[in-house]
Amino acid sequence: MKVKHYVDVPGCPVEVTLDLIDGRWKGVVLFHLLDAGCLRFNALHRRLPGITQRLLTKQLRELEEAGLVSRTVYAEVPPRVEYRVTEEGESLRSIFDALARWGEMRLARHRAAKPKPAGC
Amino acid sequence: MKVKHYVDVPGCPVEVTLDLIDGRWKGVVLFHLLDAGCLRFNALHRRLPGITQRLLTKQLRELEEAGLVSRTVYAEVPPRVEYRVTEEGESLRSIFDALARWGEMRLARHRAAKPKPAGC
DNA sequence: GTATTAAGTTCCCGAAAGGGAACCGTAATG
DNA sequence: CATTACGGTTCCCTTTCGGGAACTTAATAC
Repeated sequence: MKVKHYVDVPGCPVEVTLDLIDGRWKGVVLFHLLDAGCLRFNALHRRLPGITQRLLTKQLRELEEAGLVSRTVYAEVPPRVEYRVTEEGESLRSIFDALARWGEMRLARHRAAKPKPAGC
Repeated sequence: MKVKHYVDVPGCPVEVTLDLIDGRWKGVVLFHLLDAGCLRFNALHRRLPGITQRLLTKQLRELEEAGLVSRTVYAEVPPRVEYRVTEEGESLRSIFDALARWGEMRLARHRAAKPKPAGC
């Protein structure tokens, strides 16, 4: 989600899709939301070892802006914010399944001099 | 293809796959190689308006290192170098098809205040 | 002897992404 | 009064990505 420099090079449909899930984290965030259905900020954070709050916020905002994730704030204290995939985000599920299957095959294929494939 | 910082966070299979095709160009390069079967450097270059030689070289080397693309050099002058997808790269075809289909659906859905979806 | 060609490489730069650490506001809890 | 909890924000820094332009190499054609 960037529309970066290619304002004049709108790009093929493949680019359109990849743009939405590229970067270090967006794919994984979506994967977890698809998996869990609905997650609060810290619950998601716990599933993503290594990401900082700053980045997680950023990714979620971008996914929200792209229309793939919805953000619901409950006026409580302490705050409660729930994230879930939108209908359009849900439509990515089969793609993520395909990506995951392919990744598993690749890990299996290259199971030599590779670290262990830890949980997601 | 980076193995970046996550030497100790091997990542889920989704990450494995996305890592191989992320960035501004890798996806498109693979797309064209899958489309054409075999392309010489400059032929590929012509299909990618905007990329510089430097970057195209870089992307191809990374794809080659990842085992998705093969590079055949013919000892001629002027040089001839042919790129084609490997068997493993070929196995990504269905994923690219899925990405393209989803991207088209998205473009169709968001056909408002959007530039025209030009050819890839 | 000059130009051309294919497939790069080198250098150098600016922009963007990624990341660490501290800080914030409110309410309940001890 | 201090602490905890949640969901962030701010500041600042480093790394990576993307890109422009010039240079290279060796054979062949003019």
